[in-house]
Amino acid sequence: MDRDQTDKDDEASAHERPTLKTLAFMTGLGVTTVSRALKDAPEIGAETRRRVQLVARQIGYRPNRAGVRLRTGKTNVISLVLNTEREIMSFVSDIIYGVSEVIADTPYHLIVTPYSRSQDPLDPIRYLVETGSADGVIISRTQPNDPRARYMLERGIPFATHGRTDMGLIHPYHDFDNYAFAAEAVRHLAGIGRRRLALLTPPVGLTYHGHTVNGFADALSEVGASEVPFNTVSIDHSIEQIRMRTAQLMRRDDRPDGFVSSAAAATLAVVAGIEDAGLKLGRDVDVVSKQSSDLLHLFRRELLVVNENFRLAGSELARSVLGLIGGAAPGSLQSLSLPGEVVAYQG
Amino acid sequence: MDRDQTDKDDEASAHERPTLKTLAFMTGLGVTTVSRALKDAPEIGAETRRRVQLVARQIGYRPNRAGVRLRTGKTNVISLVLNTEREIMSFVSDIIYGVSEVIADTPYHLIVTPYSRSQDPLDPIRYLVETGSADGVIISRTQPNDPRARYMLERGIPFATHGRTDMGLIHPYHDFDNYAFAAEAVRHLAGIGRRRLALLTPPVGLTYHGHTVNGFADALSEVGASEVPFNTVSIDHSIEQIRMRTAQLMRRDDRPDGFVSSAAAATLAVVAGIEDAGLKLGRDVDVVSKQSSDLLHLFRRELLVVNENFRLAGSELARSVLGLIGGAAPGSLQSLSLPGEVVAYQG
DNA sequence: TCAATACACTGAAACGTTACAGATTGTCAC
DNA sequence: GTGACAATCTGTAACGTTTCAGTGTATTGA
Repeated sequence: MDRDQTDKDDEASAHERPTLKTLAFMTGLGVTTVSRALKDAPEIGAETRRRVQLVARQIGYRPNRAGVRLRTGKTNVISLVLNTEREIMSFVSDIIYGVSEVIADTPYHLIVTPYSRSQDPLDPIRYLVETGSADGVIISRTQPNDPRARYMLERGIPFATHGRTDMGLIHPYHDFDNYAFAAEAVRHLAGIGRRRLALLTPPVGLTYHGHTVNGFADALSEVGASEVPFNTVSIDHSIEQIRMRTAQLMRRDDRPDGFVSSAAAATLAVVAGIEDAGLKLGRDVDVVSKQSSDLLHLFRRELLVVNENFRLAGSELARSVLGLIGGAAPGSLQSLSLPGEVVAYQG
Repeated sequence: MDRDQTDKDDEASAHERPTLKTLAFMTGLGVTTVSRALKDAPEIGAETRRRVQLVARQIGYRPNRAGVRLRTGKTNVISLVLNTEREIMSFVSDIIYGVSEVIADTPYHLIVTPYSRSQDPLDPIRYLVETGSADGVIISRTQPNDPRARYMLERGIPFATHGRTDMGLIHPYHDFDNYAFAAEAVRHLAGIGRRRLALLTPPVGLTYHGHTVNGFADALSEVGASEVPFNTVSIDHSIEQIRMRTAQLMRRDDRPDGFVSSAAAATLAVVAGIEDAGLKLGRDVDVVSKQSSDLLHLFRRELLVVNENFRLAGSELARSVLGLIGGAAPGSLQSLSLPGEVVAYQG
């Protein structure tokens, strides 16, 4: 009959949020038992377990995140680390939704951790790790020798990268096969008679820059076409810069008759540059571009596109991180997404 | 000399994360004193305060979020609630960055709380409130009579809305003046001789639908132009649907000679529809469109654009929520962003 | 000299959870 | 009847923080 002691907060007052104590009081059990019953521990009787879970469901019990986090260190948080200046727009939106889809029926929350141009990309990672703010991290703009991946690997922080590294270390990743993309693009252009091709590359330094460049180069020699160097800009540059450089290039005698572009927004600039030079898409030059949403064909129907699904990337990355947290082998959490066909406009 | 008791974890072991206890041990003070010294409580001596803060800075002390949250209920989290299907892409990206900018040097984290088409928009809000997962909430797709705003207002949860409500209740918001946008668009079109105008509206049911429609209507009578109804689609519809409906409209005898469009992506579809009907932009019809990044002029230089800055919206919304949490009056946290001029392409 | 008072600091308790080390049964073999 | 053992359940402590109710000292006023 020691009830009078603890009743103070459980019995009275309209509707506080229920805790284990509330459940313990309602079921007549101890908090420990309740805690265990809720997580299906083996030393709890079958009927007790059911009873506790029933009551918990009825009154809408939700474990207090701060309590769990303080006691166990588990945050139930996945952090998506993004560059606030250079990230592709549709990428941000789609990857967030992709991640959300996967964590929707888990206890995980998604926090967005931004960093800006001026900062060391390692800064936000250090912050997350030092403050223990997340159980898992997703990073993009991955480099062949990526200090962030190395850092987290050293400290055993679960993470997944969008894009591969090349450090001889195994970690989860999701990547789009940009080698295949660039190669397919070149083959397609060669197939329609283009022989002098230029490549608007991904940002120099990122892993997929190398992949793209290699796919482009290998396919060039395969089909016997030649490259017109276009190294003054990458898709990271401003629309204006890309446009200006493209126009410059297209006014030369040795101008390309085909382009491969690694991003949709950059392609808009390339086309503008082409037209600035008085040339016509589809007649004087063809352009194959990646895109993540179906907009380029509205822009110019002569464009040739290859689709990259960022929402899928988000889902895969989230699945990987959760898998890793769950104890799966990092090597089993790597995925590569193959590009579809180069597709022309179909009215 | 009771040191030996507590030394166990503080003195030994390489580098655990420092806590108040660590600081207390290092300074020779009690945890209470340290806690207070760090938050500039008045009952702490000036020198002690400085000493504690110095040591804290030196060893990189960071308050444990779970500890604070458990004890005080303060989460230091702002939640951005987004619809995973209908939200405009650039909106998601820009608003996140806008919010990030503002909370960058505060202890706040940004969590993204998604909800999908099938769900009641109130669901995620209920979840946040019931689980006490955030100190402040930002919502978009605001309705004149918004159940989410009402719900949070009733419970005293700090929030800000992107877009206004119309319930006679005061709460923080940031809005773009869509009345002014639509009116300006109409005036501009009238100024270049367009007399029969169609409006591609925001989603029906959202507050800014009404604003836009009213601005459009009022300016029409002001300039003596007439409306060609175009109510079968809104910017929420698919690209294909908008395109098809636009083409349909433009093949009629009483087709409009001017369009006002409330979103850039939808404008691409409108233009495609116009061209499907064999008409030419700038000659047969002019289109004024909102955009949030400078892409439409690359698309068709004949387009007339008005810029809406979502990053600014994000910043303003974050500022409002933080202000409200800080105790400012809700009425002082409302802002309206005026549209700039209608701008034509300048090569 | 004494009380009152301001000042600077402190220990214990509490937030909700889980891990640890029992405690209380009942069953069974012998 | 006893000891061993499994099956269930329980209280206490701890995670890191802030709040409450003090505890000592100086300082002041009379």
